Amino acid sequence: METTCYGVAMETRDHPAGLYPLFSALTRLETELWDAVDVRLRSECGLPLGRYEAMAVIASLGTCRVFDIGSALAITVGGASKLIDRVEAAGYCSRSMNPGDRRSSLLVLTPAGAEVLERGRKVVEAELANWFTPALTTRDAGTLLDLLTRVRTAQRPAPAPKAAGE
Amino acid sequence: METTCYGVAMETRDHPAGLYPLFSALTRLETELWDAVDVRLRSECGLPLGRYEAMAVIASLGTCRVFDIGSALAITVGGASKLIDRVEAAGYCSRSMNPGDRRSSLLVLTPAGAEVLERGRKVVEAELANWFTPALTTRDAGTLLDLLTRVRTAQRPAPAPKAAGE
DNA sequence: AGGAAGTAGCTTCCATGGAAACTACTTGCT
DNA sequence: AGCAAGTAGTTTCCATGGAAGCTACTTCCT
Repeated sequence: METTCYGVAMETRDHPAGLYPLFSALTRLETELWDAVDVRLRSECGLPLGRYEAMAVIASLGTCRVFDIGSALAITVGGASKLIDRVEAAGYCSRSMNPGDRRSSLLVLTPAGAEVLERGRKVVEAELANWFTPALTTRDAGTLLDLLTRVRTAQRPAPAPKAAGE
Repeated sequence: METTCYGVAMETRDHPAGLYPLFSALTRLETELWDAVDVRLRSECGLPLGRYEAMAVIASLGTCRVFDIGSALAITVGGASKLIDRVEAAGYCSRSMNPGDRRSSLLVLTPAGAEVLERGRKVVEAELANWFTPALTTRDAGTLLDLLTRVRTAQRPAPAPKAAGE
């Protein structure tokens, strides 16, 4: 296999170029893909992708706390709080008092939120198909998901292993 | 294969759950990995990862323009200009007049910049190894790089295909 | 009961990146 | 030559997210 990074050829057989090309490919694809989906979602539903994802979390959990949004999206609680502020300001979700724990509030999608989310889902799937379908077979997509998931799950159990070769 | 998204089980055999779980896995891994590398690079080299990447582009191209930074990192020229402002303010690169085209300037790493970049490279590789080595074989890492690259390159030729299923 | 710790989340301040307008230079057409 | 287009970069304004400090509530231990 032969790959490039910044247009410079870098072999990958063993690890002569290290893992940076992999990191770079991951980061760049994520940026480009995020931007493409975000643009379509904004133009067709008036909804930035960040808010869409927060709403998708609420929908998939039925109801949840701000903390759950942060965990699911890998952002801090502070960031999640502000994200929910924006979704709420747009009228797409509401915070209601949590009778079981008065420190937190329960998030619920409004009817308008559920409706926009459903329209958004179609747009997101269409744009993702645009990217993945021409390049990957269904089987490839499954392999990719598996590899990404393995890297994430391998890391979560070990909180902060202090680096190997140092 | 069986995967989850936000803790909710979502099958993946054909596409009952669509491509969103794949997008989500990609985005979350990128966020977590970026943050982990960024934290180590800041604490051990005083260098944010964004600036490190800009410097890596300059180093790999020998010398380049602001535009090239934007292309390589998949950010806009405006963003790249400000990024280079920060790298320059830190004393790690300099803009010199481009005799061939006075609209642009040529970016070069300063000796201090080259030195920090080299130290940073070791830190980045160590942290990436932390993430990838336990989870993936060398062969897996090659497959992952290949899949990511295929998705990116499949998209670039077609500038903006107006979405299929709409 | 009552106080120490822990947890949820909000807020302020800061860093980063996009969009678009603007400047400066270059290219191409006549 | 001389002007219209195009290109490189910078700047301004805005949106987003992290870090850390603060409040409020809950838990746990005695």
